[in-house]
Amino acid sequence: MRDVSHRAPAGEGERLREQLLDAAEHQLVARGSIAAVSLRQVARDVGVSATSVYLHFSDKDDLFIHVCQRRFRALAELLREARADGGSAAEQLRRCGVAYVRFGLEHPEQYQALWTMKLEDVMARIPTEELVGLQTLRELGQVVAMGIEAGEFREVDPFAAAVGLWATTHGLVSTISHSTSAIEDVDTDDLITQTLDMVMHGLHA
Amino acid sequence: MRDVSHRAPAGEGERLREQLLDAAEHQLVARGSIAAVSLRQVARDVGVSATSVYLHFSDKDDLFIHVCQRRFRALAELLREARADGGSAAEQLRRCGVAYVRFGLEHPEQYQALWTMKLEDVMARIPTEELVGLQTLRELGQVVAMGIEAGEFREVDPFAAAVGLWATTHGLVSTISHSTSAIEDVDTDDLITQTLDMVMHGLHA
DNA sequence: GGTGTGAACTTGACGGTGTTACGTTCCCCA
DNA sequence: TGGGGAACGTAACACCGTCAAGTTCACACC
Repeated sequence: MRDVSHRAPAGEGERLREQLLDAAEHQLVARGSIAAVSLRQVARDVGVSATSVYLHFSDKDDLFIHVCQRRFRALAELLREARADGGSAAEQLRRCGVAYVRFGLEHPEQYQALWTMKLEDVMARIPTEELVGLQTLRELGQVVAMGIEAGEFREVDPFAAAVGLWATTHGLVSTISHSTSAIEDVDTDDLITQTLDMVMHGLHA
Repeated sequence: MRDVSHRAPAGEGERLREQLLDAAEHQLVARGSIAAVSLRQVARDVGVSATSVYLHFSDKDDLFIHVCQRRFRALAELLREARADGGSAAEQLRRCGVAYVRFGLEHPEQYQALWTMKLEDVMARIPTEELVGLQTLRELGQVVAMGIEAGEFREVDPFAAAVGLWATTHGLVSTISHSTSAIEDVDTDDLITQTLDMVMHGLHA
């Protein structure tokens, strides 16, 4: 709730912007999807009229895209750490994979929300260099290329392999956080480990 | 459009039900997501009042769940064929994977629509034995188990491996149909082939 | 110290939405 | 020749996202 008797002085509209992002994220987590939360409720939570949202965001989608983007900035840092710890290309990839899946599972609503929007809509509002997914893709491609150069990996298209790895980790996040009731008798950590094993060493004997 | 002057005689309400499913699917494909299509528009397309939808479906979600389910019945058949063609467990898995991904990419709206709903909501309306995803999972698990018994695969938890395979193929569908603009310089078929290669033989040299 | 500018926020309305309670038509069987 | 019941319609409710046009008021400047 905000103090209605005093409006923010000029230049401090940023504060409302942050409050809206907070309230919107809170509602998103509580209700589970963007469709299930209304702009009006978010504004009500902050103690402001619904139309005030439009002073800071161009529309409802814009608000929630920035909610997710704010969360996803932490992921970029996690992935950088996962790589920085060094070791072989395989070790780096595995740590990145685990970090990515963990992050997705820790913030399922934000993760799913971004993935249910069209990428072009997201790209229209977030500068390309801040899109974590695309960063990830490029960096993964580099690690794979390193691994190939080092003779560690088979000679595959590094970028395609990166996309494949991304698809696998994304698939894990999506499947686990969507189908819990269908796979409740398999341990999540085991599933992640085994799937990454499969990707790295293959299912074959 | 339907003939307004004559309503369907008793016992032929099924016809309207099919028309509603047709119109709803058409709108879903046209607009890209369930949220973007309104019940009222679907009813308008068929030439019927909005409330008539409730004679055949319990609510909006119910309508679209059945739209997707109707499509997905074909997938069950495709997967059965993919297995029936025989060969090694690896060959069966690969054919299933390709069929699954192909199907998802051929019906992206229906595929995404089902994956954006909560599984428990879907399970509440569709009998478990008709849920293609769960069928797939069980059958994949069997194939993996066969492969292990035959000494073809490493000794892993068959069900967990099946979930991992499912996650991978789902990740491919999701990533490709969602992020086309980000990966437009990698051929889709190559991506599928290479990712399935990765899962079967591993990225390692 | 008055004043005008512009940032911050509100009011009220428009055209939509999903859903419900209730009313109507009219086929078909007894 | 009724009457029951399936197949639909009407009207309304409480919301929704969004826009045009206000209103308030901190603060820089004369």
